[in-house]
Amino acid sequence: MKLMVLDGNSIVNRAFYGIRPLTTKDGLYTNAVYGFVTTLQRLLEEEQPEALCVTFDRREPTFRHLAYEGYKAQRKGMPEELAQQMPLLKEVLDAMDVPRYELAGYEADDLIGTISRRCEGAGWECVVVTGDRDSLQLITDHTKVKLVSTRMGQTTTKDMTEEAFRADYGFDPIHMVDLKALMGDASDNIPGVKGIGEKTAMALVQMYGSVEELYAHMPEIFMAPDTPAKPGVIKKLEEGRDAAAMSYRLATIVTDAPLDFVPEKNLRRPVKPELYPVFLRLEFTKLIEKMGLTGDSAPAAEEAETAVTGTCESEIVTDRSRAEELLSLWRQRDHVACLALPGLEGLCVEWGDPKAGGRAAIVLPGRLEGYNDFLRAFFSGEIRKLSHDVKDLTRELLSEGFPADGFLFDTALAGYLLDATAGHYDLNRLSVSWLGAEVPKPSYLAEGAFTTMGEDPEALGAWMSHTALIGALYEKMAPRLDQMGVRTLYEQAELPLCRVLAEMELAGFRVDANALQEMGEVLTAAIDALEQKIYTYAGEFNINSPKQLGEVLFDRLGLPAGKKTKTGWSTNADVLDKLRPYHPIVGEVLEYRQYTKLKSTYVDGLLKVIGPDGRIHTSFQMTVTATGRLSSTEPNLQNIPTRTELGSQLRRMFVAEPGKVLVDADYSQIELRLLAHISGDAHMIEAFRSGEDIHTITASQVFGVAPSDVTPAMRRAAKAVNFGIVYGISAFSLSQDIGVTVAQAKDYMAAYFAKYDGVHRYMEQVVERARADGYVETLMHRRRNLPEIKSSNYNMRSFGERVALNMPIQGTAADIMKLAMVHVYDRLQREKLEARLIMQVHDELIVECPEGEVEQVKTLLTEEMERVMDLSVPLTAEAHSGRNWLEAK
DNA sequence: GTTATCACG
DNA sequence: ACGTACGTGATAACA
Repeated sequence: MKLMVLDGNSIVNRAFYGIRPLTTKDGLYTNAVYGFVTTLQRLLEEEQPEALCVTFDRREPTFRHLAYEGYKAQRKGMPEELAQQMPLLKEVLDAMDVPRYELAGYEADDLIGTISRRCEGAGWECVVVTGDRDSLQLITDHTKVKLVSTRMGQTTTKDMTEEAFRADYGFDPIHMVDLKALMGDASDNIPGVKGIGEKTAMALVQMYGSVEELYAHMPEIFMAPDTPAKPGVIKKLEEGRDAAAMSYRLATIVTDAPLDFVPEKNLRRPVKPELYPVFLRLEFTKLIEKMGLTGDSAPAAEEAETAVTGTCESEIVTDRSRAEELLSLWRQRDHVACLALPGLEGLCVEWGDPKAGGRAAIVLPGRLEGYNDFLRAFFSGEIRKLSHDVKDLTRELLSEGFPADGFLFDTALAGYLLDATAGHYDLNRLSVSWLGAEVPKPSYLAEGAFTTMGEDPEALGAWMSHTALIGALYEKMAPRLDQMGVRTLYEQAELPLCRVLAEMELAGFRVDANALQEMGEVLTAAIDALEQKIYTYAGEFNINSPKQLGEVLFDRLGLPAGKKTKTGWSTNADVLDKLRPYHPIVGEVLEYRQYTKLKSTYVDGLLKVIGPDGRIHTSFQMTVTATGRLSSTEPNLQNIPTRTELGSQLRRMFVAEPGKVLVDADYSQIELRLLAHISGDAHMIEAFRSGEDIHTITASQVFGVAPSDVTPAMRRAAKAVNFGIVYGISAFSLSQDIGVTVAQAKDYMAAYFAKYDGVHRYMEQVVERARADGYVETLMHRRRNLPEIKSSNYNMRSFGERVALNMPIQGTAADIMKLAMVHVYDRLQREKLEARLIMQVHDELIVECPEGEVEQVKTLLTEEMERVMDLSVPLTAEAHSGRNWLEAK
């Protein structure tokens, strides 16, 4: 039999500090509980113990340490964000029916010690799980310790058995106490012997085993030939005799605490039904799914109750006249909710008052005569619709030649605006976090489900309740959007953008496949040549493997490494660039990297996704970024090379169709202009109003020289500072970026802030405000929650502060661009141009149009882009045209 | 599935 | 003393 005992405080602490802060939508911190539960799941999987329990500390001082006043007296209190999770964790453990042990006067360690000995006494195996090395003293042939560490959200464990311990420490586990007695433990307030550190203590214990033995042999220590005890050490040991004795007592874990514990009472039991509502409250959707939790015992909100349990009446529409009847009924309603199957294989519509019991109609193709007429009518502007993922539905509708008008609300988009860092916005998640209820699995989406749809009540029920959910979510979410002040952004930018993006995706970007193919062949030849050259220096190996490359460069060729590491030597471009002078292979590798990147990601990657129409159709993601930007996937067309000569040749492959041209318009310095506007800094505003090059002006102002005397190096530094400010700068990073000393970078920043004191003030204010509010927002009130900013972890908090500086700027630029896209789209329609928007790259728009429309389109683009928002500095856009992307830029 | 690298704004 | 810029996505290697 095997029992696993967890050091609750240790695990929860590690989870808290190792996992980025998570909160529910109401701001309840959950990261420590989440980390604890996932760690526990993994451990159970790994160890498969028959019994399980958890121990906790009490706050009071413990008997073991009463003798020593300093002990943990100044132990730092838990940060509030962790403290509030402790009761939650205990609730979760109770719901999982895992016994917890705590005992006044004893530390978790002591309870673990006691438990492990009782297990051994009963002939059981014991597995101790902790992050604390103290417990290693408990290791025996029946007790092993799993050391847990959580870093960057990843939990790793190391199994410490007697053998593993000996291999690491060179002595038996029991002598861990002796080690602590000598070296002490700052985190545990064990003083140890003054002046004895880890190295000496290790050597002494390895040689003499125990402290007792050591002191017993004190005189002879002088004599031993290889003694680690140099004369100074002897003196320290003699002076520290009492401290060592006391430290020994402090470090000794109690194994006979008066604990009411028998191993058999900890046999694993199934989780209780209470776990489900607790997880719902914590919004642990992933875990609910993984652990297969269900339950109708959830105290679901009233709206959800109706939506989920499907008290709505339903019907399957197969009759044309009934369909007509419904259409005219829906035209009278304020709105209806709808959810279509992919490929328009079916449509579910829900209407009526969800509280009074809604009604749902399901229309399946093939079952209804005149299905297309029905869809045409339904997706006209005459029926106001709520739906989910409107952009995707719009694209499907348009591609089949149906209208796609009258969308009033998109629950996915609303979810994103309400919490841009939530990550996923499927209906189940939204339901859990907004209505506190789970919904059935979307069985209607299963392969081939629609063919049996009429006969599968479960799939129909799931589909219906999801549709009904959209209505319930609308009721909850719309008022919140108003409260947050994002209704305008939602209605003027996000929602109408669905149509714009759907059309852009459908339009695609024409690519010259032949030229791309040719470029690929040129690259292949170059890559082969480089490969051979590299092999002549170092023999054959996989150059694409950072691991192998590192071995070749640093071990075999002996280049000065130590630059960076994480799981080996770093071989990134920054590191390699500095190694260039040492060996010709370095330059070849860099070139090889550049070529293979272009070949695999761009040439091969793009060739793979050219459609039968000769065009590439990207997907724009509207609910991914934390700042409000779009992203582009399958393929990503927002990262086509431009910075290097060779890379930018790829842009030649992106062309207009014959007879047409591309018009490319981009905002000039939009983020810095927004910094000037938002901060209200007089000098920066003045700089932009002057219309001169901003980096030159900055350089002239920061370095105190006339603009005509600004050298390229000065401009480069100023540019780096300007960018750095937008990202939430540190002197170190700035120095790395522009290759100067940290001190020099500091000087630059000081000079910058002295001149642009408004920017400095803004930076302080926005962080302070973020700390008070727990979020930051753009000019249009797009919000990003920032639980990190209250973190007690320096790195996390710093990250939060940088985000606080950056998000309002990057996010406002995103707001502006989204508005501009909608305006451009509308005006292209209004002016009845053939021109079509085909691409957006954050501050750049691309339109494809007949040659004759070029001038009109250029004017239209710059006007609409510049008019979007009135700032205290000019918002300027520039347009160019050409046959391909490179020419038009 | 994660990690390292590198492409973009 | 720490560890170091904001926001993305695709690829190849490796566990």
